[in-house]
Amino acid sequence: MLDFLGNLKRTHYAGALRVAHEGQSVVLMGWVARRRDLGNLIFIDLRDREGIAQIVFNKDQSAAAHAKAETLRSEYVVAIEGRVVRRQKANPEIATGEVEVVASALHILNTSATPPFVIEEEINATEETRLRYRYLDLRRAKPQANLALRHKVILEIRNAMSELGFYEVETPMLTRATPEGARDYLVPSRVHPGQFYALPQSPQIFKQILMISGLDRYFQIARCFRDEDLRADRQPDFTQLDLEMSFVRPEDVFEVIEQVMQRAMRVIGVNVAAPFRRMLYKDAIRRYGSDKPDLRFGMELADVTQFFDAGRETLKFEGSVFALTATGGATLSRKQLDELAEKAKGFGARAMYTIKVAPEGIASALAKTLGDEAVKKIAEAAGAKSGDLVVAVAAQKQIKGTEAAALVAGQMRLHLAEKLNVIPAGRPFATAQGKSFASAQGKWEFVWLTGFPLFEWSDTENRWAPAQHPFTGIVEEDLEKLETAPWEVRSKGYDLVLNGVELGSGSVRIHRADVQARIFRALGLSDEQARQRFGFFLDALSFGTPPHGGIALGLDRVVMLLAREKSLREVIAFPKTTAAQDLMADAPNTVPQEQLDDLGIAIKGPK
RNA sequence: GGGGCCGUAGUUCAGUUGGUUAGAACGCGUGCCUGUCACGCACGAGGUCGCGGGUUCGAGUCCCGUCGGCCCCGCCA
Repeated sequence: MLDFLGNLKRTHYAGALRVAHEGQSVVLMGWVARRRDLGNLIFIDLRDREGIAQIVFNKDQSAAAHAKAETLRSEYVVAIEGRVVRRQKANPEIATGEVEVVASALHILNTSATPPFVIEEEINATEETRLRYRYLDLRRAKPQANLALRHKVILEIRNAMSELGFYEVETPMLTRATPEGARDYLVPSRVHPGQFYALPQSPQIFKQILMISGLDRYFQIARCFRDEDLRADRQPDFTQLDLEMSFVRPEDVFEVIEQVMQRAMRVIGVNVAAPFRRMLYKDAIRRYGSDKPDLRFGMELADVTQFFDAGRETLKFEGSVFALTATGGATLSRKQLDELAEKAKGFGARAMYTIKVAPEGIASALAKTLGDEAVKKIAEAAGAKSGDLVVAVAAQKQIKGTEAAALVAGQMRLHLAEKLNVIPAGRPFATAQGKSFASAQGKWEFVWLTGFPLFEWSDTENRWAPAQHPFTGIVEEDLEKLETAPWEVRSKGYDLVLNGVELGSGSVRIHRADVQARIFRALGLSDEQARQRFGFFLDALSFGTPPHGGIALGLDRVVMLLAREKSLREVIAFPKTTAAQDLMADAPNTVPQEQLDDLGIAIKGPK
């Protein structure tokens, strides 16, 4: 029934056929995407990685092939021998639409079960079904284009790093648990019962040790593992561009990343200017209410706390108030405003006030308590023009040392911007099939954030915790404040943000063992505790560690943004669900008792 | 850990105030069809209404629990 491949050799990709191939004899191999059976004439849409080509079986011209074609079903795997001819009527919808292949022979290489969903671009299966049959979902052009884009971007980055003098070095996947940061994935040791390796949250310590080793410039396309709850932009295993360099200032790291990102962006035909914008953390909070500001649009925040002084008795609150202008928002209905207020409460606001700025004047319920003059000044401070709506949110004084009202206003800014559709959409990128999946012109706003505090207060642990990791360098002048005013200590850390998405963070590190010891003390770690957890690293630091620094970029996120996707899952071949499961492989799963016995592990019970 | 939305045919969904025989489209099967391209036409098969319990004369529909998917907060760079 089925045919063997034998000596048949593919000559072309189906999706690559063009008018230039007219008259050529070709051998194509791929999947049956669609069959249109008109009786004595049968059309097949043959799909391979590069696209789709129409195959014709004509009973008059090739009776044997035609008879065989009658048995074809969706997703059968076939080889076609035939000749490329120009179509009587072209199909402008597909890249190969000007030609078709008149089949002289058909080889059925494999059959297929009826697929659970039709494999076509306008997919209407739920994500759950798509993930369960991921191999079928990946046959579609869009996922293939995303994986191709991912390959090209990472290849470009790898080449760029090499050309910039970086060596790619692999670090262990089986390593030891780190006490700070996210929860570790643990791997039991059979040789050492009761002991565990941990999968790396990042190669942080190893890359610093490589600097101590004199590698000077290291990079790695590194898999990292964090056992925390998932989001659309967070997977438990993910990929970073991890790099570290010796004898550098933050600016030197910026320069490398700017070059690398410029090249990555060129993969989708976008040129971005360097150097990227710089912004202080406190300015990002004050102006955008976020530590990852989306600079593709304005709507900056204004601190209008002072104008509320007169109304504190009546309004009954002590915190600060931040306002922003929703351009053209004056037309929002009563109901929409109520929904906005509800949203603000959800973000943690004590209260939300609005001011409508219309040609006939300024209208706000606030006028009663604060007076017309104050309301006018708030509107001015927020930069509102006629037709706009000013939204002001009040919140408790501070969260972790930053203005809570600013953070709430920052969330409202993003929410409103999306609602009012003021965020420029993305540029197109071409797929293998020559289709583009996004249309509108877009903006690409990179920004470096600097000036982070070294510590932030941890409510859960009731102590100062490192805002980044505990090896983050410290601004020299602030050394003396370590013991006296830790909240004022500034770090040498930095974040790279693109369009409101945090791509990664890094720092110039601590390279002196004595400073590192003081940091651990400030974090409430005794010398013994520090020795126990980081002993080998502290030892290494004492052997002539060069000043060094680096960064790690989330490559999944980079590709997600370039592909104009809203979820990391769309740019990862085999992603996990929000419950951290692989629906296709059905992982995690139980293991046979013997395997547990080997490891000396007893299961306490299904919690 | 918390909040929201969802779960009915292979798939995507509809399903009235709780009412007897659970529908549609696509897909699938059979037949016809020589220029289709989401081919068309005719006929047909296909259901543990996620699972468990409860209320009721009667549950897809109401209640409780549970499992699974997505989004958000917490958590996490």
